[in-house]
Amino acid sequence: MAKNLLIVESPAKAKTIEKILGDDFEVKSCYGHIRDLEKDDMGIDIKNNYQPRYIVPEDKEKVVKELKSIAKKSGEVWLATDEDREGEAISWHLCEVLGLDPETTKRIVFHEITKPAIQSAVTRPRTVDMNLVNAQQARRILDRIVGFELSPVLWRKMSMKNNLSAGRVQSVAVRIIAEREREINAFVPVSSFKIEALFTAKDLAGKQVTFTAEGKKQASAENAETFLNGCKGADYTVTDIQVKPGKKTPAAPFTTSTLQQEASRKLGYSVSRTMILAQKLYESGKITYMRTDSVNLSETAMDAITKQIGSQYGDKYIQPRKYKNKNESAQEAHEAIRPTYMDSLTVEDADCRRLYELIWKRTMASQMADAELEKTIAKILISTGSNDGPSAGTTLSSIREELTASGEVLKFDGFLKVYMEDRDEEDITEEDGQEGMLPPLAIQQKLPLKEMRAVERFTRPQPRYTEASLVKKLEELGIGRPSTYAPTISTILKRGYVEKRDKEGIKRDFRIFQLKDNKVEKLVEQENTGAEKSKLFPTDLGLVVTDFLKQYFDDIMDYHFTARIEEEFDEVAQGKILWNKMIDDFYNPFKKDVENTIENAERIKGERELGLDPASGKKVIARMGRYGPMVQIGDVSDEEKPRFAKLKNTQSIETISFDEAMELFRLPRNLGQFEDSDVVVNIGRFGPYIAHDKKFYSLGKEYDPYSITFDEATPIIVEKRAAKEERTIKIFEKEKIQVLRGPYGPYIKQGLRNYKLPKEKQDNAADLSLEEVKAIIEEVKANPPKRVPRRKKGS
DNA sequence: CAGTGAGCGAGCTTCCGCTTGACTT
Repeated sequence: MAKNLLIVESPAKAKTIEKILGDDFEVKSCYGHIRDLEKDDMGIDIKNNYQPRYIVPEDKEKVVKELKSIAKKSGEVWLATDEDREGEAISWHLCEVLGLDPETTKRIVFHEITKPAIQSAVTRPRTVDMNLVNAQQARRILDRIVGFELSPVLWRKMSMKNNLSAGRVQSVAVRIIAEREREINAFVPVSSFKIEALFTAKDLAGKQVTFTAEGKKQASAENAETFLNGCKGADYTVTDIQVKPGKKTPAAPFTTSTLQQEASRKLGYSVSRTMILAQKLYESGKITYMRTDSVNLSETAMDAITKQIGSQYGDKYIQPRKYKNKNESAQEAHEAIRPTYMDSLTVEDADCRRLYELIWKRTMASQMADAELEKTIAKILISTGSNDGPSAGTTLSSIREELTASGEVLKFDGFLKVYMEDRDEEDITEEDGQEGMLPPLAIQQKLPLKEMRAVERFTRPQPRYTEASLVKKLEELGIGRPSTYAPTISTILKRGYVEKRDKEGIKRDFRIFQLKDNKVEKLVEQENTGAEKSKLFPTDLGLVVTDFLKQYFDDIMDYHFTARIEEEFDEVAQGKILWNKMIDDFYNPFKKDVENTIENAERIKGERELGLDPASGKKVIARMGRYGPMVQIGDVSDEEKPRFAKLKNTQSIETISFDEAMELFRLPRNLGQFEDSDVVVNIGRFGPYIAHDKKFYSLGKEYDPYSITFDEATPIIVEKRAAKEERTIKIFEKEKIQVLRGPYGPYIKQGLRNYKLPKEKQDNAADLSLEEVKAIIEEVKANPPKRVPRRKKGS
């Protein structure tokens, strides 16, 4: 009898399942979606109740052809795509393409790829759930409408001619970045003074140790100084000691989003790097599926984990836990991300090792005991305190100045033995100082003061987003899915809405009042503030597009738009509403907005007036031009042509000052004549350069185009010219072919392409004739060199 | 490699979510 055909989405999964199911089934994969909306005319017949027009994309033709031919030879076809909205739709598309009846074709699901789960699933087949399929179709069609209606609006209204795009997910992602930037720009830091007292006491071994106690924060420098003066000659007495137990609980096993976050914080990986490595681990069978929003672990996995904990650390470290998803939009088609075999502590592949070990540790920790702590809080009374209460004449007897020293001791490490989750910058508060151990203290003990300081501290704005913290935010808002977090970030970077870069901090003075040897002294120190590494910054393009979309399509840009339509998709999935009705309710007002915008909206300029040019009296403005953000003196309607200058890439239309703008007009600078030609310095598409005698010489980082002198510029011209001559072996002027000397030997350059010389011709490259050179070019073109992908050792 | 900046019109672009290889550089 012919085998049955079982179709899953992922080929790696297919292999595993085939082993489990044995001889009755042939298991094949369809590699995700096999059909999509046609691109022409949106692929939707809007007048005909939004009927979708599906096609098999070119890159899926091969898979579809193969599945068709196998299906023909097979017994029954079983559909085992993922148990979520998209998976259900894939099953339906398979029915359509393979000519199966969705009402009778067997559909099974598993949340985990384990023997018991798969064997039991096979005993309980159902059929395709058309309501769920319709919810997916509604999702797909809505996204297509939004994307393919909004993007062309941008093409019409933006002067920049990039391939601009807009969509339900990407546009909100850019908005998140844009708004954070504006919060930071508008932030005004407020300072206060933190009181820190350093005391000494004997530790258990009898050694003198120093510890810190903190006092009430002082709002102003005056208060801080008064406070310290009031402490002159004071005694410090321990008045209270409290010991409280505490505990720490492990984090849930990894989902895609939390894996991306932790790999970013602990290993410094970008989200795409994390996903590439995770994919490798998955394909080699080391971990479970890496695109998941579920924190669930299978029973078999829980057993293996607890067994591993027991044998490695002892039974008292075991604490089995079931985690629940916080996120309502989670569709939980898979397990959490975990090692397939808990007794594999590491992997061979050096690239993947750190990520694997992170997954292994997190998985272990999730089933381990709480860490137990002991927190000690000691109150220290300042003898002079009551005299320094807020104001004289106060009647409150409770006003006593005191200091608080706190310490923490780990009593039982529990899960901390293997793993501690890191936190994002924004979640770290000032109170999170390093809480070390306190020496043993007794009530009424007098403490000698080493010194007391009032240190000025400033409030800080929220930090800019990293790729991973943006993913976290998107997930919280229910926007995007595990399979799209990394691609969404790539899209907004590629479109130029957002940039990933570092920002240097700026130096800032802060004040310290120091009480030592009964004298109060004022010091001023410097700190670096606002430095950020590998953060997401909105570009001017991102800012103006966001403003535009918010103005005309505020509903789609709303942070809760996705959550709202998800509720409607759910109603479609439950059969409560019809998908075409839902789309129609969305489309009609949306289409009106689109038409209104095309009709009435002005072109997007993001214009900002900076002031008047003292030389001409004309207006100086910053705005978006065809080639990006720029500053402009005068207007195109003026008789005299306006002057233009491009912004530096760290500058922004929104924040550039008048002075900074005027500075930009100092280029191009003519430094004078050299060898009868002008030496002109400017900044071009590829950075600063010197132009001389129709040739261009790049300026290295060591020179500033605004200040470089004639005497500095001319040697650069001479040197670079010499270096170029050094490299040139022969030039065929007419054919625009050069024979050049490179670091790997002589080569031929024609246009942008390079051709390596064959070994036997390398020694006398200078003697090559035009015919020989042309022959080599043809030869290399016919047999292009094969590039061997570089592999790291150990893989 | 190193320019440009207005507007028109041809011809093109564009979404989100599911999966991996097949391609260059």
